[in-house]
Amino acid sequence: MKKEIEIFERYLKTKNLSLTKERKLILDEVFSIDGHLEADEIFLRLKKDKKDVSRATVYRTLGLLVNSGLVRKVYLGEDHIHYEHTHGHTHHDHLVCIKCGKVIEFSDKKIEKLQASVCRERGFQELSHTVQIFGYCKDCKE
Amino acid sequence: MKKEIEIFERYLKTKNLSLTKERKLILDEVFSIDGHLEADEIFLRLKKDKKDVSRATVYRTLGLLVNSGLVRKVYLGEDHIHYEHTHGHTHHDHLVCIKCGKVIEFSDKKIEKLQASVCRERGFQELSHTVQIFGYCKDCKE
DNA sequence: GTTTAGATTGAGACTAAATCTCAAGTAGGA
DNA sequence: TCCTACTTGAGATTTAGTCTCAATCTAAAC
Ligand SMILES: [Mn+2]
Ligand SMILES: [Mn+2]
Ligand SMILES: [Zn+2]
Ligand SMILES: [Zn+2]
Repeated sequence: MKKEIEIFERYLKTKNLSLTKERKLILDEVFSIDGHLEADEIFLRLKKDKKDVSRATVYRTLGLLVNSGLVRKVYLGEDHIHYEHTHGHTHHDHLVCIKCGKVIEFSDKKIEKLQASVCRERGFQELSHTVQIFGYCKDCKE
Repeated sequence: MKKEIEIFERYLKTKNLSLTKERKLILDEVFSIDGHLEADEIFLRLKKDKKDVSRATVYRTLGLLVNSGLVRKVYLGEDHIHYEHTHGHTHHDHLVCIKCGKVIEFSDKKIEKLQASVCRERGFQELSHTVQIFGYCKDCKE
Protein backbone atom coordinates (compact mmCIF):
# COMPACT_ATOMS: atom_id res chain seq x y z
CA MET A 1 0.00 0.00 0.00
CA LYS A 2 1.20 3.51 -0.91
CA LYS A 3 2.43 5.60 1.94
CA GLU A 4 0.26 8.48 3.06
CA ILE A 5 2.88 11.03 2.28
CA GLU A 6 3.14 10.01 -1.34
CA ILE A 7 -0.60 10.19 -1.77
CA PHE A 8 -0.76 13.56 -0.08
CA GLU A 9 2.06 14.96 -2.16
CA ARG A 10 0.47 13.71 -5.36
CA TYR A 11 -2.83 15.27 -4.35
CA LEU A 12 -1.16 18.58 -3.55
CA LYS A 13 0.62 18.49 -6.91
CA THR A 14 -2.69 18.24 -8.74
CA LYS A 15 -3.80 21.41 -6.96
CA ASN A 16 -0.50 23.21 -7.54
CA LEU A 17 0.21 23.13 -3.84
CA SER A 18 3.35 21.92 -2.15
CA LEU A 19 4.18 19.73 0.79
CA THR A 20 5.57 22.29 3.19
CA LYS A 21 7.25 21.43 6.46
CA GLU A 22 4.12 22.45 8.37
CA ARG A 23 1.92 20.21 6.27
CA LYS A 24 4.32 17.35 6.75
CA LEU A 25 4.36 17.83 10.54
CA ILE A 26 0.59 17.74 10.61
CA LEU A 27 0.37 14.72 8.34
CA ASP A 28 2.81 12.83 10.53
CA GLU A 29 0.99 13.77 13.70
CA VAL A 30 -2.38 12.76 12.27
CA PHE A 31 -1.07 9.36 11.17
CA SER A 32 0.70 8.78 14.46
CA ILE A 33 -2.69 8.66 16.16
CA ASP A 34 -4.80 5.54 16.04
CA GLY A 35 -8.50 6.11 16.15
CA HIS A 36 -10.55 9.26 16.33
CA LEU A 37 -8.81 12.58 16.62
CA GLU A 38 -9.64 16.26 17.01
CA ALA A 39 -8.19 19.32 15.33
CA ASP A 40 -7.18 20.89 18.60
CA GLU A 41 -5.49 17.69 19.71
CA ILE A 42 -3.14 17.93 16.71
CA PHE A 43 -2.47 21.58 17.48
CA LEU A 44 -1.65 20.89 21.14
CA ARG A 45 0.47 17.81 20.51
CA LEU A 46 2.62 19.69 18.03
CA LYS A 47 2.91 22.60 20.42
CA LYS A 48 4.05 20.31 23.23
CA ASP A 49 6.63 18.85 20.90
CA LYS A 50 7.91 22.35 20.18
CA LYS A 51 6.96 21.78 16.56
CA ASP A 52 4.69 24.80 16.61
CA VAL A 53 2.21 25.19 13.83
CA SER A 54 -0.61 27.69 13.99
CA ARG A 55 -4.15 26.62 14.65
CA ALA A 56 -5.21 28.05 11.29
CA THR A 57 -2.70 25.86 9.49
CA VAL A 58 -3.90 22.79 11.38
CA TYR A 59 -7.46 23.40 10.25
CA ARG A 60 -6.37 24.25 6.73
CA THR A 61 -4.29 21.12 6.45
CA LEU A 62 -6.96 18.87 7.90
CA GLY A 63 -9.22 20.19 5.16
CA LEU A 64 -6.61 19.23 2.57
CA LEU A 65 -6.26 15.78 4.09
CA VAL A 66 -9.99 15.29 3.87
CA ASN A 67 -10.05 16.45 0.26
CA SER A 68 -7.16 14.18 -0.60
CA GLY A 69 -9.19 11.24 0.66
CA LEU A 70 -6.68 10.22 3.34
CA VAL A 71 -8.89 11.25 6.22
CA ARG A 72 -12.58 11.74 6.81
CA LYS A 73 -14.72 13.70 9.21
CA VAL A 74 -16.93 11.81 11.62
CA TYR A 75 -19.77 13.14 13.71
CA LEU A 76 -19.90 11.46 17.10
CA GLY A 77 -22.67 13.49 18.68
CA GLU A 78 -20.28 15.97 20.26
CA ASP A 79 -20.07 19.66 19.55
CA HIS A 80 -16.98 19.38 17.42
CA ILE A 81 -15.86 17.26 14.52
CA HIS A 82 -13.66 14.22 14.81
CA TYR A 83 -11.38 12.88 12.11
CA GLU A 84 -10.23 9.38 11.30
CA HIS A 85 -7.88 7.78 8.81
CA THR A 86 -9.46 6.29 5.75
CA HIS A 87 -6.19 5.29 4.14
CA GLY A 88 -5.39 1.78 5.30
CA HIS A 89 -8.76 1.28 6.97
CA THR A 90 -11.90 -0.26 5.58
CA HIS A 91 -15.04 1.80 5.71
CA HIS A 92 -17.05 1.46 8.89
CA ASP A 93 -19.62 3.28 10.97
CA HIS A 94 -20.08 3.86 14.69
CA LEU A 95 -21.97 2.86 17.79
CA VAL A 96 -21.57 5.59 20.38
CA CYS A 97 -22.16 4.94 24.08
CA ILE A 98 -23.80 8.01 25.55
CA LYS A 99 -22.72 7.04 29.05
CA CYS A 100 -19.02 6.15 28.90
CA GLY A 101 -18.30 7.68 25.51
CA LYS A 102 -16.93 4.49 24.02
CA VAL A 103 -17.08 4.32 20.24
CA ILE A 104 -17.51 0.90 18.66
CA GLU A 105 -16.85 0.44 14.97
CA PHE A 106 -18.90 -1.81 12.76
CA SER A 107 -19.32 -2.50 9.12
CA ASP A 108 -22.08 -4.35 7.39
CA LYS A 109 -22.01 -5.03 3.68
CA LYS A 110 -25.74 -5.60 3.53
CA ILE A 111 -26.50 -2.20 5.03
CA GLU A 112 -24.14 -0.53 2.59
CA LYS A 113 -25.82 -2.28 -0.34
CA LEU A 114 -29.26 -1.23 0.80
CA GLN A 115 -28.09 2.35 1.20
CA ALA A 116 -26.73 2.25 -2.32
CA SER A 117 -30.05 1.06 -3.64
CA VAL A 118 -31.90 3.79 -1.76
CA CYS A 119 -29.67 6.25 -3.59
CA ARG A 120 -30.19 4.53 -6.91
CA GLU A 121 -33.96 4.69 -6.55
CA ARG A 122 -33.80 8.43 -5.95
CA GLY A 123 -31.28 9.22 -8.63
CA PHE A 124 -28.95 10.36 -5.87
CA GLN A 125 -25.20 10.18 -6.42
CA GLU A 126 -23.62 9.25 -3.11
CA LEU A 127 -20.23 10.63 -2.19
CA SER A 128 -20.09 9.60 1.45
CA HIS A 129 -22.25 8.63 4.35
CA THR A 130 -22.12 8.35 8.09
CA VAL A 131 -24.21 6.20 10.38
CA GLN A 132 -24.23 6.76 14.10
CA ILE A 133 -26.14 4.64 16.55
CA PHE A 134 -26.42 6.15 20.00
CA GLY A 135 -27.20 4.15 23.12
CA TYR A 136 -25.60 2.14 25.92
CA CYS A 137 -22.70 -0.20 25.39
CA LYS A 138 -22.56 -3.69 26.86
CA ASP A 139 -20.90 -2.42 30.04
CA CYS A 140 -23.19 0.54 30.54
CA LYS A 141 -26.65 -0.84 29.97
CA GLU A 142 -28.59 -1.50 33.16
CA MET B 1 -53.32 10.93 17.93
CA LYS B 2 -52.62 12.91 21.11
CA LYS B 3 -51.87 16.53 20.59
CA GLU B 4 -48.33 17.72 21.12
CA ILE B 5 -49.29 20.05 23.89
CA GLU B 6 -50.81 17.30 25.98
CA ILE B 7 -47.74 15.15 25.59
CA PHE B 8 -45.47 18.04 26.46
CA GLU B 9 -47.47 18.98 29.50
CA ARG B 10 -47.51 15.42 30.72
CA TYR B 11 -43.76 15.19 30.25
CA LEU B 12 -43.20 18.43 32.12
CA LYS B 13 -45.43 17.19 34.96
CA THR B 14 -43.24 14.14 35.42
CA LYS B 15 -40.26 16.45 35.87
CA ASN B 16 -42.11 18.85 38.16
CA LEU B 17 -41.95 21.53 35.50
CA SER B 18 -44.80 23.60 34.19
CA LEU B 19 -46.04 24.67 30.81
CA THR B 20 -45.27 28.38 30.96
CA LYS B 21 -46.40 30.86 28.37
CA GLU B 22 -42.88 31.00 26.91
CA ARG B 23 -42.72 27.22 26.56
CA LYS B 24 -46.12 27.21 24.92
CA LEU B 25 -45.09 29.90 22.43
CA ILE B 26 -42.04 27.89 21.47
CA LEU B 27 -43.97 24.64 21.21
CA ASP B 28 -46.51 26.29 18.92
CA GLU B 29 -43.84 27.84 16.77
CA VAL B 30 -41.93 24.58 16.45
CA PHE B 31 -45.03 22.69 15.39
CA SER B 32 -46.09 25.38 12.96
CA ILE B 33 -43.02 24.60 10.90
CA ASP B 34 -42.97 21.65 8.54
CA GLY B 35 -39.60 20.12 8.00
CA HIS B 36 -36.21 20.89 9.44
CA LEU B 37 -35.81 23.86 11.72
CA GLU B 38 -33.09 25.72 13.58
CA ALA B 39 -33.01 27.15 17.07
CA ASP B 40 -32.32 30.64 15.87
CA GLU B 41 -35.18 30.45 13.39
CA ILE B 42 -37.59 29.91 16.28
CA PHE B 43 -36.04 32.79 18.18
CA LEU B 44 -36.30 35.18 15.22
CA ARG B 45 -39.82 34.19 14.18
CA LEU B 46 -41.10 34.79 17.69
CA LYS B 47 -39.28 38.08 17.83
CA LYS B 48 -40.83 39.21 14.55
CA ASP B 49 -44.22 38.26 15.92
CA LYS B 50 -43.54 40.44 18.97
CA LYS B 51 -43.84 37.32 21.07
CA ASP B 52 -40.35 37.85 22.42
CA VAL B 53 -38.69 34.98 24.19
CA SER B 54 -35.01 34.97 25.04
CA ARG B 55 -32.56 32.92 23.08
CA ALA B 56 -31.64 31.01 26.24
CA THR B 57 -35.25 29.97 26.73
CA VAL B 58 -35.52 28.82 23.13
CA TYR B 59 -32.51 26.56 23.56
CA ARG B 60 -33.70 25.36 26.95
CA THR B 61 -37.15 24.54 25.63
CA LEU B 62 -35.86 22.79 22.53
CA GLY B 63 -33.89 20.59 24.91
CA LEU B 64 -37.07 19.79 26.80
CA LEU B 65 -38.89 19.02 23.57
CA VAL B 66 -36.14 16.60 22.59
CA ASN B 67 -36.25 14.93 26.00
CA SER B 68 -40.01 14.65 25.81
CA GLY B 69 -39.65 12.72 22.58
CA LEU B 70 -41.67 15.19 20.49
CA VAL B 71 -38.69 16.43 18.54
CA ARG B 72 -35.27 15.13 17.61
CA LYS B 73 -31.98 16.62 16.61
CA VAL B 74 -30.65 15.92 13.14
CA TYR B 75 -27.17 16.51 11.84
CA LEU B 76 -27.22 17.69 8.24
CA GLY B 77 -23.53 18.38 7.77
CA GLU B 78 -23.83 22.06 8.70
CA ASP B 79 -22.21 23.81 11.61
CA HIS B 80 -25.33 23.88 13.69
CA ILE B 81 -28.00 21.42 14.71
CA HIS B 82 -31.38 21.07 13.04
CA TYR B 83 -34.52 19.78 14.67
CA GLU B 84 -37.50 17.92 13.29
CA HIS B 85 -40.81 16.68 14.65
CA THR B 86 -40.96 13.05 15.60
CA HIS B 87 -44.52 13.21 16.85
CA GLY B 88 -46.81 12.40 13.95
CA HIS B 89 -43.95 11.42 11.66
CA THR B 90 -42.52 8.01 11.01
CA HIS B 91 -38.82 7.55 11.53
CA HIS B 92 -36.66 8.34 8.55
CA ASP B 93 -33.13 9.31 7.61
CA HIS B 94 -31.62 11.78 5.14
CA LEU B 95 -29.93 12.21 1.80
CA VAL B 96 -28.23 15.61 1.74
CA CYS B 97 -27.29 17.30 -1.53
CA ILE B 98 -23.99 19.08 -0.99
CA LYS B 99 -24.62 21.35 -3.96
CA CYS B 100 -28.15 22.72 -3.61
CA GLY B 101 -28.68 21.77 0.02
CA LYS B 102 -31.82 19.78 -0.65
CA VAL B 103 -32.62 17.19 2.01
CA ILE B 104 -34.44 14.06 0.89
CA GLU B 105 -36.03 11.80 3.45
CA PHE B 106 -36.04 8.03 3.18
CA SER B 107 -36.87 5.09 5.33
CA ASP B 108 -36.00 1.50 4.82
CA LYS B 109 -37.24 -1.23 7.11
CA LYS B 110 -34.52 -3.62 6.04
CA ILE B 111 -31.76 -1.18 6.93
CA GLU B 112 -33.32 -0.57 10.32
CA LYS B 113 -33.55 -4.31 10.98
CA LEU B 114 -29.93 -4.85 10.06
CA GLN B 115 -28.88 -1.98 12.32
CA ALA B 116 -30.82 -3.59 15.14
CA SER B 117 -29.03 -6.85 14.60
CA VAL B 118 -25.64 -5.13 14.57
CA CYS B 119 -26.55 -3.77 17.99
CA ARG B 120 -27.78 -7.12 19.21
CA GLU B 121 -24.53 -8.80 18.22
CA ARG B 122 -22.52 -6.26 20.20
CA GLY B 123 -24.75 -6.21 23.25
CA PHE B 124 -25.44 -2.56 22.47
CA GLN B 125 -28.73 -1.03 23.57
CA GLU B 126 -29.80 1.42 20.89
CA LEU B 127 -31.64 4.57 21.84
CA SER B 128 -31.50 6.42 18.54
CA HIS B 129 -29.59 6.60 15.33
CA THR B 130 -29.02 8.93 12.43
CA VAL B 131 -27.96 8.11 8.90
CA GLN B 132 -26.81 10.81 6.53
CA ILE B 133 -25.86 10.19 2.96
CA PHE B 134 -24.06 13.09 1.31
CA GLY B 135 -23.80 13.57 -2.44
CA TYR B 136 -25.56 15.09 -5.42
CA CYS B 137 -29.29 15.00 -5.91
CA LYS B 138 -30.95 14.08 -9.19
CA ASP B 139 -30.93 17.71 -10.34
CA CYS B 140 -27.36 18.44 -9.34
CA LYS B 141 -25.39 15.48 -10.55
CA GLU B 142 -23.46 16.13 -13.71
C1' DG C 1 21.16 34.28 -10.40
C1' DT C 2 17.07 37.45 -10.54
C1' DT C 3 12.54 38.37 -10.97
C1' DT C 4 7.97 37.66 -10.07
C1' DA C 5 3.41 35.77 -9.27
C1' DG C 6 1.21 32.96 -6.45
C1' DA C 7 1.27 30.02 -2.41
C1' DT C 8 1.88 29.80 2.63
C1' DT C 9 2.10 31.04 7.18
C1' DG C 10 1.07 32.93 12.01
C1' DA C 11 -1.07 36.06 15.07
C1' DG C 12 -4.90 37.43 16.41
C1' DA C 13 -9.44 39.33 15.17
C1' DC C 14 -13.75 37.62 14.20
C1' DT C 15 -18.11 34.80 13.80
C1' DA C 16 -21.55 31.90 15.27
C1' DA C 17 -23.65 28.20 18.01
C1' DA C 18 -24.67 27.07 22.26
C1' DT C 19 -24.27 27.39 27.22
C1' DC C 20 -23.82 29.68 31.57
C1' DT C 21 -24.57 33.21 35.27
C1' DC C 22 -27.25 35.56 38.19
C1' DA C 23 -30.58 38.68 39.82
C1' DA C 24 -35.38 39.36 39.56
C1' DG C 25 -39.77 37.45 39.02
C1' DT C 26 -43.39 33.70 39.41
C1' DA C 27 -46.16 29.72 40.82
C1' DG C 28 -47.92 26.68 43.89
C1' DG C 29 -48.02 23.82 48.00
C1' DA C 30 -47.94 23.99 53.21
C1' DT D 1 -49.08 34.30 53.72
C1' DC D 2 -44.69 32.19 53.45
C1' DC D 3 -41.32 29.51 51.40
C1' DT D 4 -39.06 26.99 48.10
C1' DA D 5 -38.15 25.69 43.76
C1' DC D 6 -38.84 26.89 39.12
C1' DT D 7 -38.34 30.27 35.36
C1' DT D 8 -36.80 33.90 32.75
C1' DG D 9 -33.93 37.51 30.19
C1' DA D 10 -29.84 40.02 29.39
C1' DG D 11 -25.66 39.60 28.52
C1' DA D 12 -21.22 37.34 29.49
C1' DT D 13 -18.78 33.32 28.31
C1' DT D 14 -17.11 29.31 25.89
C1' DT D 15 -15.66 26.93 22.04
C1' DA D 16 -15.07 25.49 17.21
C1' DG D 17 -13.85 27.13 13.30
C1' DT D 18 -12.91 30.86 9.81
C1' DC D 19 -10.96 35.03 8.13
C1' DT D 20 -7.60 38.89 7.44
C1' DC D 21 -3.43 40.55 6.22
C1' DA D 22 1.33 41.48 6.25
C1' DA D 23 5.53 38.95 6.01
C1' DT D 24 7.73 35.11 4.01
C1' DC D 25 8.52 31.35 1.01
C1' DT D 26 8.49 28.64 -3.52
C1' DA D 27 9.29 27.59 -7.88
C1' DA D 28 8.87 28.56 -12.57
C1' DA D 29 10.39 31.86 -16.06
C1' DC D 30 13.68 34.60 -17.59
MN1 LIG E 1 -14.02 4.99 13.32
MN1 LIG F 1 -36.28 14.77 8.18
ZN1 LIG G 1 -20.56 2.67 27.69
ZN1 LIG H 1 -29.03 19.22 -5.32
